[in-house]
Amino acid sequence: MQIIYAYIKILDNKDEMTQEEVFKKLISHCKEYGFVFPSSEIYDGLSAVYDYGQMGVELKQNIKKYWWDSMILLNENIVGIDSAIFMHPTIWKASGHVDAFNDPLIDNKDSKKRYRADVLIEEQMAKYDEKINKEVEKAAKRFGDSFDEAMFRQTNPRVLENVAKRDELHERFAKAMNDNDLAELRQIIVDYEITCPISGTRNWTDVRQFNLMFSTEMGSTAEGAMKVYLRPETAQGIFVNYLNVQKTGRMRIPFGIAQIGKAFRNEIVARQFIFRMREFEQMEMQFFVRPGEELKWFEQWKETRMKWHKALGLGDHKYRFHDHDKLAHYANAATDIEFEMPFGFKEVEGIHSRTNFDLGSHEKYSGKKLQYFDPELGESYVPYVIETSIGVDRMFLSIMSAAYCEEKLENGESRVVLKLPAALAPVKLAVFPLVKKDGLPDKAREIMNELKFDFKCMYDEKDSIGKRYRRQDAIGTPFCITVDHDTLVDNKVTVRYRDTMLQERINISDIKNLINEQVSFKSLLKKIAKG
RNA sequence: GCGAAAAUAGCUCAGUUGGUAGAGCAUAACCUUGCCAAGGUUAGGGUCGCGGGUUCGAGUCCCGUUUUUCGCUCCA
Repeated sequence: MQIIYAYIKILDNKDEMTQEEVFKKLISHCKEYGFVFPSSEIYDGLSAVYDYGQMGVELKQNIKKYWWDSMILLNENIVGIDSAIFMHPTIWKASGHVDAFNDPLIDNKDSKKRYRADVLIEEQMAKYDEKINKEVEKAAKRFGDSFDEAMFRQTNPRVLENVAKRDELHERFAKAMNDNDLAELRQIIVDYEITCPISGTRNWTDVRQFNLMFSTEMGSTAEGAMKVYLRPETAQGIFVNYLNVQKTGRMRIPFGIAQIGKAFRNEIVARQFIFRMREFEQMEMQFFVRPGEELKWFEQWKETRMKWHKALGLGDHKYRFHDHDKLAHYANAATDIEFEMPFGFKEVEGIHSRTNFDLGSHEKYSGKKLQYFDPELGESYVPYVIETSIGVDRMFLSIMSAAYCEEKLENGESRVVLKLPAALAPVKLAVFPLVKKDGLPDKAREIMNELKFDFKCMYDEKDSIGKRYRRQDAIGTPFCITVDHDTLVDNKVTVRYRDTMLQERINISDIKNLINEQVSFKSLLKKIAKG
């Protein structure tokens, strides 16, 4: 490279900041430069919901394109779909989401322990039973008759009182659960003086429904309305369409279906900026394989997915696998790909061997056969599934936190620069006239008008050239092109590189190729393509 | 959900025992300059998160509430 002009050396990163400070600065930076805004900010915001701004949306779309292309372009046997967010309510029964996440919870304020309200009440009923049984059994023993007979002719007021209390409790509890009456559940706990097993106190919070799924009503009238859920994962949209895709796409096992879309979870605690949001976006691929071969494919997808992450060059040491010890109800193997965020290693992607749980369950609930006829084996079976599931927003956060850095420069200044992978950068190229006179702006516009068909470009003529470079550093633009007086004569411009701050003089006609080489997804995809 | 802290301009923050809302940076215009946050002149931008209360008077004191961060808790 022919380096021209004096350039400023980058001395080092400012490393004195704590991770917490870095995270705070990153959040401010995201807001200040139009990456991420709090949702509904002028109305004080909405908890754990965020909007992507003019820069954020570009970065996010590039992340999605990188993932999509790595699935769809590189694999003949993977195709995409886009399923609806609304799905038949029974799907969530089949998937296990309705049963697994519908508990009334209550906290004891003294022990700070959380209990299932229904379990507490059931335990109380068991205590009454215990007391009653003790007395009745004594009576039965004394008179030498059966438990039922002894119960039938009970006159002991203590027993009768307990029986009455138990029956009343039983009735109230059944009604409250049936009506889903949370206030009544709490009242029961208060009325029957149920105490916390740990603190022994009755200092209870309200009972809250812990339901992970958001619900709404479909149909306009109250009588005709059907309760539907906003999907808590995109995977089920793939499972219920698997046979449609297999048949119409002439897919043969093993094959995969990919999908990118929004999912919704009503988290009790949603925190850490865009890491855990109530509305988020997933990129999921379900890979359908022969029974018995799932663990082989599980290993393969672990490796493939890790390559995809590392190809971005954010630093291999920032990734690690975290294998699950406790497996979910549907899985027989599971691992997370974790990334070192400013608040520690956190899950970005999950790779699960989901067995035939989902398809098998949908067969049961729908009554439809979801089997695949394997021509090589000459038999039918419900395929096993390997899932790769990655959060777009978490990916976004991991890239931003790895890219954000403050550098000290030789001249005593410092700069904030987003070292985004060039292919993902929101703006690929900025074009500046060195001065805004002598026809330089016209020339710069002319160059930009040629390049805008290929890259997201930005034009800037305001303030000094150094300031304009720094502005682009702050949003992660990998290349700046400067038009000077010589350009009008020799048709050459200065290219300035974001990460090194080095400058090079090249022909206008070479700009497109130079940039294209570095910002296209091809170079990234080549790193992860097989063979 | 519990506990702690915080909230003042786009960002970072000052704001005295309670007495007319400030700075730096950023943004916009003009002049000057021209390869790494240059200088000058000027302008826009805030019912001090929101709602009550105390007071002649509240950014400041009290209560409630919302949002955010941290620690617990939770997270198939």
